[in-house]
Amino acid sequence: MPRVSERAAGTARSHAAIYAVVRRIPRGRVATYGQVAREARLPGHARLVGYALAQGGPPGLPWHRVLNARGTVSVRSEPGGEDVQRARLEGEGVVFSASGRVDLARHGWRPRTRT
DNA sequence: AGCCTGACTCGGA
DNA sequence: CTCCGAGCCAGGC
Repeated sequence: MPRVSERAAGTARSHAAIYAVVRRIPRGRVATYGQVAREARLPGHARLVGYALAQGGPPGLPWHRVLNARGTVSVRSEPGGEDVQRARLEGEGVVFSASGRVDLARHGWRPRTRT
C-alpha cells in the first residue's frame, strides 16, 4: 500500500471490512450501522461505520441500505441527503411508515440464514 | 497533547 | 413513546 501511515492502515482495513459488508446487503433490504459493524468483526463500532460511509466508500456501494438502530434514516450534515437515501430505498421496494421508519423485521437484512 | 464534533447505540428516567 | 447521559473511534484545530 502506497504512503499510508500505520494508523491509517489499520483504519483502512476497518473501512474495507465495513465496505465489504455493506456491499453484501441485498437490494430491497436494509441493515443498521451496529449490525454492519458486527458483521465486519467490529462490534461496538457502529459510529465507525457511519464515519466510513461519510467519507464515501467505493463506487456503487449501496450505502443507502444502512439505517440506524431505530430503523430511520440518520440525519446528515448535507441537507436533502436523507431524502435521497429514502427515495433510493423506496425505489428498491423498501416501505417507510408514516413516522418515517422501516420495519427492520420485514426489510432487515439477515446475513445468517435463520429460519 | 487536549478539546470538540460526528451518517451510532444502549440503558435508564 | 421520547429525552439524557455515557461509551465508542477517528479527524480537524
